[in-house]
Amino acid sequence: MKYVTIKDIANALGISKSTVSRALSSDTRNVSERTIRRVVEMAQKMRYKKNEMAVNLRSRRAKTIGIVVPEAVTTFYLQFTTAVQRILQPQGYRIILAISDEDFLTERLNFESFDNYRVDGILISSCHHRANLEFYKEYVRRCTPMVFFDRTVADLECSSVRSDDYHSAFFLVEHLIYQGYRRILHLAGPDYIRNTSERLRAYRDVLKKHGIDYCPELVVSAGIDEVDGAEAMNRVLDAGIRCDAVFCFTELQALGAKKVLQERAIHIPSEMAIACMSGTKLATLVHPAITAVEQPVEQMAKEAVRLLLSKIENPTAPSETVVLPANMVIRSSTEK
Amino acid sequence: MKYVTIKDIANALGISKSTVSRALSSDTRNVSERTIRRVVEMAQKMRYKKNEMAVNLRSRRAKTIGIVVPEAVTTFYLQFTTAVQRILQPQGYRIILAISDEDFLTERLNFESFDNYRVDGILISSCHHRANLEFYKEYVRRCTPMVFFDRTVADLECSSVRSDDYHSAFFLVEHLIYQGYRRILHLAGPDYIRNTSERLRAYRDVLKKHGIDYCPELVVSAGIDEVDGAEAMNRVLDAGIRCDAVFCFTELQALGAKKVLQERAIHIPSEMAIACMSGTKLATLVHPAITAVEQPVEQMAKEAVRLLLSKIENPTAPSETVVLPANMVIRSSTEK
DNA sequence: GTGAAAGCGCTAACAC
DNA sequence: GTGTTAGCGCTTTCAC
Repeated sequence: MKYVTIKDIANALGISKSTVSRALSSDTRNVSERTIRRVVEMAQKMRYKKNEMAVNLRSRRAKTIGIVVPEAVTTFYLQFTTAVQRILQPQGYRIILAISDEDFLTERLNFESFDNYRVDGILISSCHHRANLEFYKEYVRRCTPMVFFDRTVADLECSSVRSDDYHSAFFLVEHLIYQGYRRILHLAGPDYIRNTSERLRAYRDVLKKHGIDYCPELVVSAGIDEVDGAEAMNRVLDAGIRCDAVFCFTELQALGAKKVLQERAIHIPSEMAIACMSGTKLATLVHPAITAVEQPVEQMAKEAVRLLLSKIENPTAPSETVVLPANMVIRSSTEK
Repeated sequence: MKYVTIKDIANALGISKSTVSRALSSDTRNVSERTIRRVVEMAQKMRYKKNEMAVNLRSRRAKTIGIVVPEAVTTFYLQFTTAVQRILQPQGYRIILAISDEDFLTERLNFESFDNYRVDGILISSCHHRANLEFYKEYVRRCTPMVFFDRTVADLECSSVRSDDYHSAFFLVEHLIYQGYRRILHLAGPDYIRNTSERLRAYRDVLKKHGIDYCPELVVSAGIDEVDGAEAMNRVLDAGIRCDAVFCFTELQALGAKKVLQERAIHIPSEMAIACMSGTKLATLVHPAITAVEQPVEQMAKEAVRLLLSKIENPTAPSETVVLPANMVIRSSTEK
């Protein structure tokens, strides 16, 4: 487990450390061809591996990007991470991942840990749109290269990428209306996520546009995952609240709702339609009649990386906010 | 973006670096209470953050664990990663994640990158059970602390954790038989994954046990994800091969198969039953009649961490192979 | 073309 | 209790 160092190579060859170092970075102008060959061969023979910790310390760059994600229930953030890695790996960056588990204290610790590690930059999707606001402001002030994605934070002067929640939601709800549904239940997300309010706003605006009265009892706070969605759906049905379509905040909610409807022998999509905002392509796999709007994961990753790299290059550059149109593809649908 | 160092603190206080260092690690026996207080206060005031790169170089421990996973399509590996993080984070470890995308060259690069980083240990789920065999043997010989999980590798003297594919598959296929199904189609996994053969072996043994003839046409290689499963299912049906149940290698395959059956108006579970090995809980959400055996993710993570930590502590300790029973829970089922 | 020396930020002997 | 020194493994001036 003892690793070979350039010093070992230097000793073996009877030359100096610096020459070895130069040879290994193939600094052709300052080292003779012959020396380079000898060094490289010896390095191979001795199974030398450059210690990146040392390189990083010296260059004061970790060549590492930290990604902070709020949850690991859906594949959305994994897909995002994969996409980021595909772009950044060829450029020599490593990815550190931290999962906050929807807990803003964990999120804060994760973030601090990354900073202590002197990562070059941080991509973060926040688990709460306000809780760590002051905390982040401090980092923004100190020009830590960071970019928020997906779950962004309001009132923060920082680069961010998100998809256009408002228009996506608008599109989706309107689609239900065009199909003939009128009493649309909205399983809303938690208050602490910013996207929740955007989608709710769209929901209300669609109703207004089509002259449908807004019924408060048709908007219920329904958490984020499958169990939450199922519970909410049951609650609504038990309360005898009448509705003919469901617009869900997440696809997991949609799954939960679907399960409940099936258990209660309510047919989708004839008696009830389900539509949801989809982080991944999961939702429509689940039931062909669930209408969904997809998140543009790949593009989001691409933009986030672009913004981050520009911040890394110039930490004091002005921030930029990118709002991506969601993929307005009705993956599958059935008329009422 | 210039970080404060202990030297800065030392200068500000007119004391030496070492005292600062000692004070910050609250070495009460060698520093006076007063000094500690002064140092800590100053550190806070100056917003000092310990540079972990430097600490790591000095201690020659990165306090980092690398995780190499083959894919990011399902949530299984994310769940695993989350579980590992939950255990290791409190112990001061960071997690680096690398996704191989089912490519053994990428996998190799990822692995090497981790080694260059001098991570303390590596958890790996291999994308191919043979391709990198010699490569890994080299690392095993050099006593690099590593543990294989889920997709383990044969003929390698290295600690590993996997679930009991054979018995899980046996259980699942037998369950179908007890329900009255006889012509069971097996959507098999790719040859390059070791688990594939284990499950196929179980499949054949179950048939033998129940005196059912083995029909080669009922075993088709069906890749790994949803599209693969759908294609295979279509191929089988188009070929007019008769079957009354499907035993899938992955839940994504099951999703694909289910979709095809639905499109062709074949009713599940009356005309056809689907059973699959499930990495996550996704499958049964998809259709209540899909029978699944769950992977014990949490336990797998726990065991993998245990084995890895023991290797880190004593790299020359003998290897250990842990085979976990899968959760033999029929999450939901319907009689034929 | 090569070597000697300094230093990235930190800790741990070893003095006093 | 505190300071001095050396060194983790590497790169990069600066001499020659």
